Amino acid sequence: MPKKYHHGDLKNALIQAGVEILAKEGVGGLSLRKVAQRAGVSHSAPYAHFPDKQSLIAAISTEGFNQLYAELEAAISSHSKNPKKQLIEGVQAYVHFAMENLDTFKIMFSGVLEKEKDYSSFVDISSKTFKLVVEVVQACQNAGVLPAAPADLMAVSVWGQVHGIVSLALEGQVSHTVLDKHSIQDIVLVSIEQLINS
Amino acid sequence: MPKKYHHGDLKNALIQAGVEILAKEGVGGLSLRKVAQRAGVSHSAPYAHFPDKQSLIAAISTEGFNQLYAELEAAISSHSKNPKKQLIEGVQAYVHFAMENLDTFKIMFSGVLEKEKDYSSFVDISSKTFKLVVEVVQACQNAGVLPAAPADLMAVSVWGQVHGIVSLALEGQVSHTVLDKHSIQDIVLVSIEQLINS
DNA sequence: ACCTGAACACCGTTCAAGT
DNA sequence: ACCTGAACACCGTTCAAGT
Repeated sequence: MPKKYHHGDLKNALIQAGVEILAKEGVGGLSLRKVAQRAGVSHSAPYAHFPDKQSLIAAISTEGFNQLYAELEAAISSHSKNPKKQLIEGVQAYVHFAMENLDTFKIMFSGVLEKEKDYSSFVDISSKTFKLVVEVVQACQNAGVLPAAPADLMAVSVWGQVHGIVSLALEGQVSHTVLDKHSIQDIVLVSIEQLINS
Repeated sequence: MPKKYHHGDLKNALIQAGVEILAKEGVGGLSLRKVAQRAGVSHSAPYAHFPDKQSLIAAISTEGFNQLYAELEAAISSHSKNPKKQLIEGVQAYVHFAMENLDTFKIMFSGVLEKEKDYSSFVDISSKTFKLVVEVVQACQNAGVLPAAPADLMAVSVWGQVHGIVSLALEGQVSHTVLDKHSIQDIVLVSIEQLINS
């Protein structure tokens, strides 16, 4: 790992430091001053690269979406001839990302970022991700795996299904009567298959 | 509205003040010191009633769940002979609550509360709410409206579906190609009907 | 162009003291 | 029992100054 800031790429070093603090101390422990310290600069140095804390959070979220997109892409392109498998593997990848990057996932989706539309690269990657979901849904519809509704609406439905269960689980809102018997992965898959069998 | 703190029920006055600040300034604007000021007491007075900020947040979330439960209950008991209508009206009530109490909803579900299991009244009302969902799901299953799977699993599926779409919409993650044509209410209903027709 | 250090307003939390 | 005010460590942000 070549970390050569000091006189190098401080902007990315700050993002990386943020991700690490997030993983180690959670959303509540993320402060600009700690990020600066971890990157080895003074507490006001970040302001040369980000206008405020929200912008750093936007950059971290954008980074998270880039990674999520890459993992979804990888899962999907491994099964290009089998739409149903693409859907299932994509869902697995989504759940896996959420569980492996818990606090990054939280910061991406939990309303900490307040004016997301102001950050164009965030908007870009998040709508690119949405389009990826639409593509898989469309392929599934063409293969008769998902019902024939408008693909974007169906994409919201599928993504919402997965995202909702994952979110409720992370919030501790899924009853232990369910969690004792099934993993989150299983619960999500069972639910998705309900959308498929129709 | 009889507000008679000063020498009265400060604990509830603080919760109420918190809800108001949440509605007015959002999650980011909620501070203990502002809550105290709005309730007309010194900044350290809250510590006589809540051990820390997390506890106040837990109390506000609990209050939110109580209200959500009441509204779900009302929607459901209006149609006690028609399970499908109970489901649909319950879903509407959930979406309505989220949109009318945006920041309370966020605080209830967005990971701001960190050790939710430590707050027994929060756990009580949230599991009571889950049981309500299970009941409606079970009634639907008995009426052949929802497929015959374990009711608690099915409840997670249904709740997750609704919660996920609402969450994505509040996060600005639902594509404008969808939102231009449909209200959130409609999107959720279309998705739920997909679970019903199977 | 990029970074530092002092400064300011704000925050959560503690604690001795007041009633 | 409940509340106040001073104090402490921490935070986001600004700005004059350094290289």
